[in-house]
Amino acid sequence: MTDYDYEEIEKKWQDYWEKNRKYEVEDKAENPFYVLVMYPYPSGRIHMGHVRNYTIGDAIARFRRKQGYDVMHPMGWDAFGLPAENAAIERDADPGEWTYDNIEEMKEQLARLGFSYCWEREITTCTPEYYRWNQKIFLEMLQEDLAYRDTTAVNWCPECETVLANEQVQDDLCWRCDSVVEEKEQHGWFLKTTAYAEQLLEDMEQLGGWPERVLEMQRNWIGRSPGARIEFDLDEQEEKLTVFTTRADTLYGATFMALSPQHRLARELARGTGQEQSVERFLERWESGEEMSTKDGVFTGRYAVNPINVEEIPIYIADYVLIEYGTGAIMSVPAHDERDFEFARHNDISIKPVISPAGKKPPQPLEEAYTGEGELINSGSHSGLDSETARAKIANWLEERNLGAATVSYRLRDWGISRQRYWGTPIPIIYCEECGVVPVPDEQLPVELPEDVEFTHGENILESSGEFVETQCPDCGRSARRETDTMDTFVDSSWYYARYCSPKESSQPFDSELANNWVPVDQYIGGIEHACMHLLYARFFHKVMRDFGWLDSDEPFTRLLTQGMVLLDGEKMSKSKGNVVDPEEMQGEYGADTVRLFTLFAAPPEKDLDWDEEGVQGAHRFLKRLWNFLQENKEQLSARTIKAPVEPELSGEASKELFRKTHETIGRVTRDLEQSYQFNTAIAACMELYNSLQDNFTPEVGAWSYAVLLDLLYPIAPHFCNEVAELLGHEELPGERDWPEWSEEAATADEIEVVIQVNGKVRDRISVPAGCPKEMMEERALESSRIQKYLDGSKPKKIIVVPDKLVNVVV
RNA sequence: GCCGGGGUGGCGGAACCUGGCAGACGCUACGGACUUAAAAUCCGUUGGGGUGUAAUACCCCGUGCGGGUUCGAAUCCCGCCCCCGGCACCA
Repeated sequence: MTDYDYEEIEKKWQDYWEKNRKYEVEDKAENPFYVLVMYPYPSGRIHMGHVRNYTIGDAIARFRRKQGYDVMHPMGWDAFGLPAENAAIERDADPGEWTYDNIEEMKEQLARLGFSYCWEREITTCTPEYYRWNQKIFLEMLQEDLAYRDTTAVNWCPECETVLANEQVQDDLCWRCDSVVEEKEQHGWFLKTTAYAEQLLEDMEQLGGWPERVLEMQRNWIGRSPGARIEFDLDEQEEKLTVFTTRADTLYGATFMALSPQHRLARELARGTGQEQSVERFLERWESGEEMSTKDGVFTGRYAVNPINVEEIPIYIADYVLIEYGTGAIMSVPAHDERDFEFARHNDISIKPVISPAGKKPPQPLEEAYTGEGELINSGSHSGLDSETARAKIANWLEERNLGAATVSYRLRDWGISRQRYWGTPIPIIYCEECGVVPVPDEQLPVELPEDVEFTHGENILESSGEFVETQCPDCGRSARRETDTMDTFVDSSWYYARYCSPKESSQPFDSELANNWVPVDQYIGGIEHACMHLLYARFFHKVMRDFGWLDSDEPFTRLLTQGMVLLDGEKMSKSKGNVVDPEEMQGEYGADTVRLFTLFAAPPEKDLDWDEEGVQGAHRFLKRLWNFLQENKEQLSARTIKAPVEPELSGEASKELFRKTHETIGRVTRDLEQSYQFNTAIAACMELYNSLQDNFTPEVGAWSYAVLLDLLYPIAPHFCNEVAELLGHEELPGERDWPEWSEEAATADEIEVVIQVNGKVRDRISVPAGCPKEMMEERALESSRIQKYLDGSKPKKIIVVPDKLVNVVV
C-alpha cells in the first residue's frame, strides 16, 4: 500500500498539463465559455485572497470544460502601479525589472496550485504593446468629447503623491494606503462617466447575474435624482442664479436663497451692499476650516426674484450648501426642508407653508418642516394640485418661459484619470505654445516611458526626463512639452477582458470579431471592494467601446461572483498585524488539492472565510481516506472503461442504495455548481457519497460510483482525481471525460420513509413504496400503534397527506 | 436618516427560493479500539432538559424578540431588537 504523496502527484500532473498545452483554446471557439478572475497586481507573492479567488475561478473553468464548453480562462498582470515605482525610489530598482521578476515568481506559485490558465493569452499592462492601446482609446475618447482637461478641486493623497478619482476616496481615506486625502486645486484629464450615468443605471436590468449588493452600491454611487433646474433673476445684476431642486412643487415657498461658500458669486454678490465685511469675515472663518453647523451663514445684502411669484427673497451664504452637488446654490423652502427650516429659524427668515399634508392644515406656527408630499396651498394658480402633478406643471411653466426645466442630477462625477506618477501609461498629449493642447498622432503611438529619469520623492518623476518632456508639436513643428501625468491604472483594467481575446493584436486594441465571440464574460470573479471602482469603470468603457462600434454587447460581465475575504481568527490578514497565513507554506504542507478543497468547503464563496488549520487537516483527511479506500479495494475498483450500471440488473439492497445515492449526488453537485457555484454544499454531497460508498460497497456498483466521485471532485482536486483514475487503469481521465449524467428517477428510492404526525408533531415513521397513493398512506398511518395511542379510540378530525413526504393526523 | 444583506449547536455552515423529520457535511471536544507509548488511523457520542433501560426507546423545549396565517413555520406576513455593508447637510 502506497501513501498519498501529493507532492509528487501534483508535480506530475502540472508538468503533464503544461507539456500538452491542455488549457489553450481556439480564438474562434464553437461553444465558448469565458471565465475570468480579476488579475493581480504583481507584488511578488500571492496571498490567501488570491488563492481563494483563483481557486473558485479554476474550479468553475474545469467544471465547464467537463460540461463540454470551450473555456477561455486567461491570466495577466495589473503591472502598472505604485509599489514598483517606490521600489525604484527606495532601493534603486528598475521598476520594469522589479515587476517582471515578480511576475515570474507569482507565475510559478500559481502553477503550483494547479490553476488551468490559457497562458499563451497572458497580458502584462506595463508593456508598450498593451498600454499603447490605452493611449489609443484615450485619443478616441478625446475625439468623441468623452475626455477633457479641466482645473478643479481634486483629491490629493500625500502618501501616494498623486491625485485620486472620487471612487478611490473612501471615508476621506485613500483606498490604497488609508492616508487622509486632501483637497487641492489642480488641472487634470477627465473621462465623461457622467455622460453614461443613465445607461449605467438602466442596463443594470441586464445584470441579473450580479449580486444585488453590488448593484445597490453602484446605484447609490451614481445617485440619480430627478428634479428641476430653476433660474432666479438677481436684483440690479445681469447674472442669474441657477439652482437644482427635487421639490419644484415647493417653489412658492422659497423664502431665501443659499450659496455654498465656494460658489463663484459668494464674494461678488456682497459688493456694494454694505455687507462686504460680514461676508468677508464669514468666508475667512469658513476657509480656516472652522467647524460649522447648519445654522451658520451670512446675508449677502442681495436679493433674488422668485420666478413664479416675483417675490424678492434674500440671498445668504450658508455652510450647509455643498459646492459639489447640483449647482452649488439652492432655493430654500424652510417650511418643507429640515435644514432650510433650521437655518431660517436661526436667521429670522420667514417661513411659508405651501404643501398641506393630506386633508390637514399646517399648524401655525410651524414647529418643524413638513417634508412629505401633499396638496399645494398658497401657490397661486397651482394651488390645489398634488405634489407630483405640481412638479411637472411647474417645470413646464418654467420651461415655457425659459426660466428652467425638468432635469436629472447625479452624484457621480467624471472620472479623473491623471496621476502624477511615473509607472503608468503616459497620457498622449503635447502642449504647444502656438497650437495649445495637441493630441499625439496615431503614428507616433505608443508614447513610451523614458528611462533617463531620476527616481525621487516629491515631484513628478517624468518631469526629470529631458528626452521625454522636450518634443515637437505635431501640428506646427515648434518645440513643445509633453504631458507628464500618467493614467490611472484602472484604465488598464477597464478593457483587459476584451484584449485577452486577441492578446497579440498589433493594429488595434483588440479584434472585434474575436472579442464578440467571447465577450461578455460569462463568469467574472473578484473582490467586492471594486464594486464602485473597477466594476463601474469597466462598465463605462464597455459602453463607450460599443458606441465606437468595437463591441456588440451592452455589458462586459454577465455573471459576477464577489468572493468574501480570507480571515484569521475573525480578523483581516495583514502584515502589520502579523497574522498572515502563507499559501506556499500551506501548499507545501498539505498539497494544492487540500488547500483548494478546504478553501471551497469552509464557506460559501461570497461569504468571508475564516482560515482554520484544523479544517485544512480535515480536508486533507478526506483525500487520504479516498486514497486509502482505493488502496484497499484496488482490484474491485479497477476498470478500463466506466460503465454506469442499469438498475433492474442490480441485486441486493446495498447495490441499489449506492446506485441511488450516486445518481442523487450527481444531481446535487450539478445543481450546486451550475446555479450558484455553491462548492461547499457540493463537497458535502461528495463526502456523503463517500460515506455511502463505504457502507454500501458492492463490486457491481462500486467501481462506477467511485469513478463518478472522481469526476465530481475533479474541478476541486484535479491532480488527485487524475492520479487515482490513472492508478485504476481508466482509459479516459476525469480531466478529459464528460461530466457524468444522472436521472431523477434513478435518484429516487423505491421505498420511502414518510413521517406520521399528530397535530403537526412527528410521532412515527413508516416505509411506503415511492409514489404510494394517498389513500394507502392514510390507511397505513392509522394502522400505526403509536398513532392509535394518540387517537385514543376517537376519530381524527382531519388527515393531511403529502405524497412521498408525510401524513398529518389532526385530532 | 435612507438603502441593501444577515441573525440557526462549542465553531464553520446545511435546510429558506418552492412551508412538511431542524442541525446535512466538516471541525472541535469527550469516550473507546490499535500501540510498550505517542502520533496517525479506525469506531462511538456530541443543541438543551427530562423519563427509562442491560439495551432498543420515549417525552418536553429549541432557529434574535413579539404577534399573525396554516393541519403544520427556521422557511410566508406584520411589528420590534441587534449585527455587517453602502450612501449621507445630495437640496
